[in-house]
Amino acid sequence: MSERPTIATVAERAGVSKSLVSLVMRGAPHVTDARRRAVLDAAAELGYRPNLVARSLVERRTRTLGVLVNDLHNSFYVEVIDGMQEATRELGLRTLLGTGRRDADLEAEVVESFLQQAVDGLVLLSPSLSQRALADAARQVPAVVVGRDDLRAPRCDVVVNDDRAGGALPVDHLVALGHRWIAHIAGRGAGAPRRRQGYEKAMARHGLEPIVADGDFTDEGGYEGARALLGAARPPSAIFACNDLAALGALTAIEDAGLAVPEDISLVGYDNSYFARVRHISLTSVDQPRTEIGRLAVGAVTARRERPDAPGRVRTVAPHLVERGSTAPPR
Amino acid sequence: MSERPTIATVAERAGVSKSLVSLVMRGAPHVTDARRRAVLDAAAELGYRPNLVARSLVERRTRTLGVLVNDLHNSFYVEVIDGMQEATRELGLRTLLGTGRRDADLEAEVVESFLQQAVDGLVLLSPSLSQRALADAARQVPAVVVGRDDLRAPRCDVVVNDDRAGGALPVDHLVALGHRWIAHIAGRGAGAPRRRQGYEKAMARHGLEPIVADGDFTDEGGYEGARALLGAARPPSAIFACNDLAALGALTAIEDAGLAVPEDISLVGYDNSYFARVRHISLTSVDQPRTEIGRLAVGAVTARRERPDAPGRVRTVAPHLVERGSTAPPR
DNA sequence: GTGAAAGCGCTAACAC
DNA sequence: GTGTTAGCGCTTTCAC
Repeated sequence: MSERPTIATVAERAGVSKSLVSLVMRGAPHVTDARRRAVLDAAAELGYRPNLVARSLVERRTRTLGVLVNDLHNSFYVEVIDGMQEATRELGLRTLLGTGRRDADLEAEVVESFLQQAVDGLVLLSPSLSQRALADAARQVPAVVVGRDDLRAPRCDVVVNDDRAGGALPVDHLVALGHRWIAHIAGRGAGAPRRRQGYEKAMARHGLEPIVADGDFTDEGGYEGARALLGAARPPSAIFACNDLAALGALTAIEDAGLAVPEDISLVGYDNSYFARVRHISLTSVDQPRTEIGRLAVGAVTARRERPDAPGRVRTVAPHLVERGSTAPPR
Repeated sequence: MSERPTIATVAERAGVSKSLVSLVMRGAPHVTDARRRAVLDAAAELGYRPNLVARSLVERRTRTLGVLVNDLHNSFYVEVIDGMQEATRELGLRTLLGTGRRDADLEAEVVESFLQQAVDGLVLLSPSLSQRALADAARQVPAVVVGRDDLRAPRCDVVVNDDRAGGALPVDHLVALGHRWIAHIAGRGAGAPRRRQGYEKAMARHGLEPIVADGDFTDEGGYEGARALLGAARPPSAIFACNDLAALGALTAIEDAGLAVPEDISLVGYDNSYFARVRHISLTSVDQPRTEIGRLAVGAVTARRERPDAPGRVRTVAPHLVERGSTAPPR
């Protein structure tokens, strides 16, 4: 590979000092046009490219945010990342992505790697990290946790969706359609309990009795949950699943039982994922404003740079319901 | 945030030289146990963390690979990334992820950013980059293109799936089931023409007449393609869609027409994506060995470090068919 | 406005 | 085995 030109190379070629080259490359204001041209020309001819590693070292900042994602396969996180990248782009920051397969030790390793790389901030998406590891990291660098409000540390901010409100939305929607026998397939972990609470409170508010089946965030879990519900003495006329994938599992169970959605049973998911939007599925679902979550996370990190010792702040975003073809008035 | 200790801090605390600290931190062999202990203890007490930015600068290598993904929402790429990260982990390398939304200019920007960050290698996943931009980049640093074999440059390697073979697999499978009237919904770009060629050749080999409908890589495209096929004088008994999403669109069209899969029509997708595996869909699909693709890409980059001027090499991986519930013998 | 000199935190080459 | 020295490519004082 060809040798990479340095500032010194450019300076010599242009017949100016290194510091002038440095200034010009960063678009400094008080340089005469003639010299600016000379520098720019020399740089172009040589194919000069500033070395960000050297710049980071001397500036003692990398302009980089470390982002820990536990699962890139989950498009939810990918859209949060989209929001973050929009925000970092505007701020002239870069993002460093790392994954930790929902494993606390692996995640700690990734965070450690981020710290060694001297990132300027840390964004942790629904981490499985221990409280201790989080606190350690937050002491080194501004950090924000997204999607979990049970994980707290000093000088660490939090961005969460209001899952309790989100859990109530499907109930209100279904009640408005005329349903009164509305079941919930519950999940485990990351927001699931709050979705369930929202569901239960909303049912109570409408004077209805909650029906909850066990499940999880997989299609298998949704399938089993729906089977249990459909096998009951009095099957529900509508099901609200803890997420879209579970809703898809429920859909399979419903069809296996010879029933149709939404004619026989209405179905609501959660996350408004890629799935939900596909026409074949067309699932009514609760949407969390993902890109906004991402933007808020970046905002939290950059704000903390200014005031490192500010108390940890929790930012909440509001979900909304996206109506599609899987809900209709009951028979 | 607390001040970050440096090697000098640790050296002073342990009462040794900076170079000794450096050696110990990198697990050097010839250090007395007593001194090693002293250094390690001092480092632990101070919470010392090597600064990778400084290390990269002096070593003149970052041990980092820049990976350009055009779409993180596509789980296909995410699994390729998984494969790359396994490989880089084993080699003690890190990956830097960047996205360029299938926009040539944006991609060029991302690559430029990678080069400024002085990555040791470049992996470009189905890039939309211009030939020129690719050649420029490949001159600076080892580069490999994944998923496109039409984009070539000197000193740039290629990893591709054998899409032509992949296009033949569904035909062979369907013919074995007894189908003879097998249609293809074609795509546009990135491998689609080769899949189609594979399909056409295989049909010819079996003495069958190809039936091709226009489509693309979206569910809408698949929907329209299938509608055209179903509206024909003699509708096919099996459809092979250019990818899983298009297959999903085709599924919708088939059901809209009052037909059932696989009873009335068999359906095959391509990519063996997340979708295909969901029970509700259970789609027979062509699988490209994604993690292997990722590993090969990393291998190509690291190999080229040794021999920068070796001629560009094309590595091909073989796809295979995953049979699921969407294919059956014809009526 | 421009240049010279110092130094970011680290590794490498060389003495001892 | 261990310490000393130089320097990676850049920005940042501080003179002029």
